[in-house]
Amino acid sequence: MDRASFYEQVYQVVALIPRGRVTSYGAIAHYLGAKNASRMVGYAMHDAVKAHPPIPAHRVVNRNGLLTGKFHFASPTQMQERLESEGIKVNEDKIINFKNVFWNPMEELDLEK
DNA sequence: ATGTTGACTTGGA
DNA sequence: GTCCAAGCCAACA
Repeated sequence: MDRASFYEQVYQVVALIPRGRVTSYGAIAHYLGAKNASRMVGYAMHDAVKAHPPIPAHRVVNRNGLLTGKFHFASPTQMQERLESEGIKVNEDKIINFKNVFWNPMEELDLEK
């Protein structure tokens, strides 16, 4: 992880998000050790589209479970459509049962770390 | 090298 | 419960 840039680290974690689950920028940032660099996580997603293994950026939302970055996708609706396609209910750009589908990298990946 | 920006978070009123 | 302000880190120009 040391050689990988912050962006790559973010990609790795996001790529590990199980299908049907979502996580928050802060959770990823915190997992990477920079809990206050949550902005960077979102900013890293900016390059997600050109990241080689297309990362499920639609599974990353803010702490409110709101699809803040949906507008950055190819189509604003694509993010919601994809989430629903995975079984995640979305209403008014926010995830329903966010707590329920929330995926905490620190708890799920802590063992491998 | 400095300054601006950003798909965020938290805390206080 | 909502709204405003400050913080913090990394990439980019």
